[in-house]
Amino acid sequence: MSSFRDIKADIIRRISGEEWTPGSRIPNEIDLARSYGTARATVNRAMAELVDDGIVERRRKAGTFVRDVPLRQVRLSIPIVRSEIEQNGASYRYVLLQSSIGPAPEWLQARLALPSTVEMRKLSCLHLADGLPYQLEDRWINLAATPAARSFAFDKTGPSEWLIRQIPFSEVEISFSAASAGPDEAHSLGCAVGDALFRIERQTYWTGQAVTFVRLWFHRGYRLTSRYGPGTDTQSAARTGRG
Amino acid sequence: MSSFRDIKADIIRRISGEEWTPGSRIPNEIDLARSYGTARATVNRAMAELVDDGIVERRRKAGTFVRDVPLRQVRLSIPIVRSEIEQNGASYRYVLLQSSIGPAPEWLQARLALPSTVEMRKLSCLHLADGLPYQLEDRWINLAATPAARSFAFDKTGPSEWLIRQIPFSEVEISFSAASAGPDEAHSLGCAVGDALFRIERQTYWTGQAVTFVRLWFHRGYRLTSRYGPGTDTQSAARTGRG
DNA sequence: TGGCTCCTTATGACTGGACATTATGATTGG
DNA sequence: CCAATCATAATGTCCAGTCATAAGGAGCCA
Repeated sequence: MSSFRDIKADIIRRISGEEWTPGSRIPNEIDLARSYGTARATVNRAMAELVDDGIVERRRKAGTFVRDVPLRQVRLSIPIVRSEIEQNGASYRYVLLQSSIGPAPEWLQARLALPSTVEMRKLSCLHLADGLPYQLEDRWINLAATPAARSFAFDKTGPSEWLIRQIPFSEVEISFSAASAGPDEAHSLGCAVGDALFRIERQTYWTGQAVTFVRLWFHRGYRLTSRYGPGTDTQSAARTGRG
Repeated sequence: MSSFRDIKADIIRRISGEEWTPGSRIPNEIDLARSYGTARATVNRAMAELVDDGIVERRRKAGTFVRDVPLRQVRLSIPIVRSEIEQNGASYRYVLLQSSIGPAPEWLQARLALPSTVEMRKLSCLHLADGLPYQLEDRWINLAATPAARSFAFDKTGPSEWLIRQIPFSEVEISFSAASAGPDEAHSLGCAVGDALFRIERQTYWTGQAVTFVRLWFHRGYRLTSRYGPGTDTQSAARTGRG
C-alpha cells in the first residue's frame, strides 16, 4: 500500500541509486501501478509532481524519461515589502518622497511599447524597517490603464499594495540585477554613491496593456534567499544581513 | 461539461470580477461540482492548482478562501551556465583558473557548520560567452562528502556539471545579492574594481551534510529575468544585456 | 471565564474504471 | 528511398464512489 508520496520518493530513490539512469526510460504507469499495488491515478499523480519538479520528462506514446540534467528551479515568493519587514520582526514605515503626473520617459516608452502620448503617475517611495531605509521604490503607473491612480493619494500606503488589489491577475515580467547607487539612491537609502545595490524591476501587463513599471532598490547588503529540495516544499525568505 | 482548466479559469474570472472578494469563502467542492456538472475530483484538481498558484487558501473543515493578498511567486530555473550561454546563441568556453586543496576558510566553516578539520577542494573557474567573461565561479567542495572530487581534474568541464550528476537531489539554499567587484573579480571578469555585480551564492546539502558551496559572480550588466502569470506557465531566461 | 471533549464538515487521498489525445514507429504506396 | 498513412501504446483527463484526516465549533464541565 503506497501513497503517491511514497511512490514519488521511491522513484527518486531509484534514480539517485542509479537504478534508472539519466536519459533512460522508466516503466509505464500500468506496470508501476501493478508493482506498487495502487491504482494508475496514484502513480500518475506522483509522476505529475516529478514532472513539475523537473526530474522526469513525459511524452505520450513515448513514455517517461529521467531528465539527462535535472532542471534546477527555485520558487521565489516575491514579498510585499511591508510583510517582509514585519515578518523579520521590525517595524514598518512608509514615506512618499515624490509624486507627479506626466508623459513617460523615453526609455520607459520603449521598454513598455507605449505611445508617447500616454500620461503616467510617477511615484518615489521609501520603505523603512525600524527607521532604517530598506527599499526605494520608483514607480510609474499608466493612467490610461488604471485611471483611478490619478487621484489616489498614496500617502499612507505604497502603490504596490494598492495595485495588487486593482489588478490581481496580471502578466508580469520580473528581473533581478545589480547596479551602482546614483546620488538619488545613495541619498534615500543612506549609502555611498557607487555602492552595489540589489535591484528588482517589474513590469506588469493586464489584457496585453502595460499597467505599471517599478524599480525596487534594496538597501546595501540585502539578499534574497530561498531553500529548495526534492522533499521540502520550497520556501523563500528575505534577509537583511545588515552589518 | 467543464474541464479542470475551465473551472480554474472560471474561478479566476469570478475572483477578478469581484464576485468572490479577497478574504471571502467560496463554495465547497460538492456544490461547485454540482454547479459545473463535474465530479468532485475535477473541482479538486482545479482548486489544487489555485492553491499552488497562491490564489486561494484551503483549510479542512473551514473551507476555501480567496487570499487577501495574492501570493506573488516566480519560478526561476537556475540554468547550467553552459546551456544558458549556448541558448543565447553564443559559443561557450571554460577555463580553470585555480585549484587547490586545504582546510575551509573560517567564514565558510561557520556558514556551513563544518568541523575545522575538513579538507576542501577549492576551484576558481571562468565561463566565457563568445570569448567574453560571463561568469566567475568560486567553488568549494567538501572532500569528506564527495571524495571523488579530490582527484578529478575539472580542466575540461566545470564542477557544476560534474556535481549535478554526483548529487542530483540535494537540499539547496540559494541567495541572490549584489556586491562590488574586488580586484580578483574585476581582473577575471574584465570590469573595474568597485563595479556592481550580480551574485548568486548556493550551498548544497546531501543527507544533512554540506557538500559544496559556490559563489557565482556574473558579468557587469547581467540580469536574471522571468515571466509569470495566471495563464502562462512560468518561464525564465537570463539575458546578458551587455552594452 | 477558560479549557476539555466530541461531533461534524470540508478537504485530501485513493480506487478501478473509462474515454481522449498524441506522437511514435511500422506499414504502405509512389 | 522517401513520404504519406494508420494502428497503437503511452500519457492525460475524468467519473462516481469510498475512506482518511484535520480542525472548527458546539456543548459540557470545572
